Amino acid sequence: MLKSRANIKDVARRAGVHPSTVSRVLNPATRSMVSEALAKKILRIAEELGYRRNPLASGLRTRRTYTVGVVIPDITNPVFPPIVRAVEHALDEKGYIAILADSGSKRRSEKALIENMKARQVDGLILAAANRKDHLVDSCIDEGIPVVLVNRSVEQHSVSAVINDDELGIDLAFQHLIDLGHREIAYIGGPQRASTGYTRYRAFLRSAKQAGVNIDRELVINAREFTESAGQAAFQEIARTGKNLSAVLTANDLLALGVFDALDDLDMKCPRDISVTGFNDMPYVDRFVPPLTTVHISLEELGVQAARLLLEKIENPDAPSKQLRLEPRLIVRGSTATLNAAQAKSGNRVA
Amino acid sequence: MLKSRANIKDVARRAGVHPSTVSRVLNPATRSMVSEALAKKILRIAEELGYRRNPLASGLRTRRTYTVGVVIPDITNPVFPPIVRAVEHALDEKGYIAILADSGSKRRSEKALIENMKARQVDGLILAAANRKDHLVDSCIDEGIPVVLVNRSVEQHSVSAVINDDELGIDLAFQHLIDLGHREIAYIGGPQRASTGYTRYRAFLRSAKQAGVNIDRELVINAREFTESAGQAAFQEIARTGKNLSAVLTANDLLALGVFDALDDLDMKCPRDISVTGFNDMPYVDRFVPPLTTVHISLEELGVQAARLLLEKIENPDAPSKQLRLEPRLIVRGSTATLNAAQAKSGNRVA
DNA sequence: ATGAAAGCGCTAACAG
DNA sequence: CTGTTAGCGCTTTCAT
Repeated sequence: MLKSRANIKDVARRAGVHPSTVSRVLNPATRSMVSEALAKKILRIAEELGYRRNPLASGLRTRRTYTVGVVIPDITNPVFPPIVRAVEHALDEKGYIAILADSGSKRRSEKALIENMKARQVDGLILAAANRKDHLVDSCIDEGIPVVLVNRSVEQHSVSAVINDDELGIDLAFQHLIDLGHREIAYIGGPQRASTGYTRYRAFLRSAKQAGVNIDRELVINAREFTESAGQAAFQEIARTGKNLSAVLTANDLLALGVFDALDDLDMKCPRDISVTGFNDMPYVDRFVPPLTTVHISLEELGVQAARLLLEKIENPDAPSKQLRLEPRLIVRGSTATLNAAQAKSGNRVA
Repeated sequence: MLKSRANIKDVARRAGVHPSTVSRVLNPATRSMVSEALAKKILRIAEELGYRRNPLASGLRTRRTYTVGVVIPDITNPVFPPIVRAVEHALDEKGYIAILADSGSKRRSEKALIENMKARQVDGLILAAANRKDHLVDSCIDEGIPVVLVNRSVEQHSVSAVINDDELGIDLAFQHLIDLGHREIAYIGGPQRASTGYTRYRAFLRSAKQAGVNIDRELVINAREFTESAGQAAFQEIARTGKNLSAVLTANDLLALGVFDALDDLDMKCPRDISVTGFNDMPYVDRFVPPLTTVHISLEELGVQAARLLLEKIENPDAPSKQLRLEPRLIVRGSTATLNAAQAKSGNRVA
């Protein structure tokens, strides 16, 4: 095995100059300090020797590693890959690289993960798994390390984030159900510790109130997780009440999928017996049986903007934090239908 | 903003010892060199000061960064997230962290990505995007950097890899179609530059031969990419031949999805008019219309084993490379059905 | 068992 | 414009 790689000293020796001169040439910001002829020569030699800068060494010196940590709750949830990809590409364009960590939704390991990333001197963090009150986020802010939240935000206002207009999203879905004639509407939300879970829940209540629709509180459940099985369990619980309902609005596509499962178990058909809406428009929900009516958000945009905000923050740590709120839109597919005569007349008990 | 973090010198000063002593204590391998009492004291002080080792600095010295590069073609392809997650968790257990890069299937950037990772002194590489002949892989091997391939392998035999038994997988799918009575079977494969594309194609031909089934070569197409749109285009091309067929075996679930799309366009129904099989059993294919009959492979196992192999290789670079071949199994769902009378009698021209 | 000294590869302040 | 010097934080001989 040959000597691993040419370093700055090798280049300097070969060019008959001091290492620092080479360093200056190799760094675009300081290149102009060196005479053009010499710079060219050094560049050529560096090229010949296959020189690559060692970011560990330069990072040790400059405290800039061109590395950012990306923490997501579960890469296996189809919402996240497009976000991750967009983040990564945006970072790549600026010479940054992403350390990815899937926290597995476990709080404990998340702390360790972030610690690890900080130890590795990441220049900033993109967090997709933040809680509404999050001391992990707080501690990052306190330490002055640039942080951007995606998808979820925190209550504390001074942290950069790019999120969706959840109120609007829920309202769109709700109005759609109303327009189809539904009045007995159930809601399955997500964990209240997440801003998304909380905001969507509040938004649902508000939409109902504004529309003058009375919501039976027994038909409103906030699941503990944004997962299919949690959605399934929630709908089963709703079914057990024996109450009438003709539609269920969910705060997340996976929850909606869970409702599909529960409907299957109960031998009910969507949308014939129950209309269902989701949230996120995650990949492939258009292919499900039935195709899911849902609130579309631009996952790519979420990722791109998060990366952009973070890079800004890294360049200029003292600039004020920014919150971006992306506008969602409703995508109507096959899982919602007009309230039919049978449902309206006889009531539609789910038990 | 306070001084960022205690370093070894701070701990040493506080403990009234030399930094090297602290270093010895903090490193499990050298801890025994220090008297137990002193070690305990130093540990306590380190704890108090919130000391974290700076992996950049130690990596610079030891040439071990506890970082591995993971390159995948497209994180947005549902096959990869479970692999990535498994890799990442397995690495995490041993204190390693993953740098993730999505090569976007673009060869050019892939080279740059790997260069970047090498420059960052990764301890090893997990590659899911290798070509059958891959000078990128070759060059890594030449440089002596530990590499493990997942899912795809290369022709050169001396590189560690964990892949699937593609021959078996294809044969399972083929036999299934035969058992259902199909004889006019089309094949849509993947790019031949990928080992998966190549092996599955050869396997299809072999299975047909062994079964004594004559395959019309016009019904055999290898798509340029493992994508939905490539699958759609391929089936359209097959349809244009006007030949009879009752089933299509695809080398990948996304290709199968594309066939679904094409069937839609042609107003044909799966499985009524055409049976379709996929490969990979990627997440959610059980929910499609119709649920896809496909060859299941354990994505998690692929990831776990790849990480294990890489770690082994990092610990012991001179150990011989290992190839692991995981056994797939067939999952029969709704996209395949027995050849029906109508198809058998009249022929089933797709045009 | 502990300390001293050197150096991983790079950059930045200071000279000249 | 270029060279000198020092040091980022850590580990690892080599002494003692």
